[in-house]
Amino acid sequence: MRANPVESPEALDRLAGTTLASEPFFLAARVSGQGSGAANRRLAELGLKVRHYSVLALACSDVHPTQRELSHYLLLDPSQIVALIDELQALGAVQREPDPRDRRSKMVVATAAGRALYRRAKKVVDAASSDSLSALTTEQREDFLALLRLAAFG
Amino acid sequence: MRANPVESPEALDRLAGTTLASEPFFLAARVSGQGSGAANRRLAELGLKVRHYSVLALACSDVHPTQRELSHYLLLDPSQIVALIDELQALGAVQREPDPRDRRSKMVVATAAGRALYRRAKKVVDAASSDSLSALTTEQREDFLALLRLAAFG
DNA sequence: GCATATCGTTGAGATTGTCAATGGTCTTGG
DNA sequence: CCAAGACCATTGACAATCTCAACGATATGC
Repeated sequence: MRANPVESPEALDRLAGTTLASEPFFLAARVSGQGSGAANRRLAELGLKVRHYSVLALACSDVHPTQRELSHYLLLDPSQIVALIDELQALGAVQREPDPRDRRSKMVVATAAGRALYRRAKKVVDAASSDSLSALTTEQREDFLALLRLAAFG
Repeated sequence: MRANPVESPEALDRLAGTTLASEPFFLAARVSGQGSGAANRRLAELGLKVRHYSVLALACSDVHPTQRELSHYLLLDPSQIVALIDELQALGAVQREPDPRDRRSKMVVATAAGRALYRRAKKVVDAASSDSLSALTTEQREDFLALLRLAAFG
């Protein structure tokens, strides 16, 4: 998630053949870092970061996630979810609603404004992912997504 | 990179079908987070983190990377590379050597002790990656690696 | 009912990320 | 050759993020 110093290609060529380049966790970190870096830069104009975007996306879904579920899903500490939701709530994008099944937990749901914001944000995020993956063909992207899903869950 | 709260599966099942689960950057972040989390936990017994491991791996290669190259490759700020190498140097694992081509930059090379440490570290990291990817067949892992490489560079 | 576990929240402390400034070195144009 | 500008490692300051312990409120199992 750096400021993108134009990524000098010489260094990459020299290093891309090392054994480290065969470690999935390292490659995943690079993909993730570049991807969310690009997404963050574009989301800045909406006053969001990928963290907010992720929460907003789930709040817009029909599953009405609990804060604890967001924590597990996004691999973030519950206290960070609190702060994130406070911010999104201050933007009028989401609300906390009581969970009918458990009065300890709160469901996070998007407001109409939140859903509108999400639609705009999704466009810039999709654009960012798209040119993060410009080296892959359409078919490769589908394979990649399927394998990522398998690796991410499962 | 959390403490691994046993990842309650119910939440994942409910949320894995949302549109967010189709965003490559999000999936990559999850894979990366889980993978380096697991690796970090195992590397702790060697007094290392994945950051150190990554630097050490490159220092053990035959490319003799420059600190600036490490910075580009690992997506870390140059100042963080300084700290990382200070620590590895304090462990006697790496050395800074003058770059014959450019006296401004310094090459980072592993010592014999550093290479021995790397071999031990690589075992635990490989074990961690292996069970991070336990949901993939051997063939799928190869495809996944190839696609990751393409996405990470390219 | 009681003991124990979970949920959201708060707060503190450590780690990491980001950025500006500096001295030393390279490179380029004149 | 020289001067201007760029690049490298380093330092230091600050912001963002992570990690953890504690708390009141609620749930669950005995």
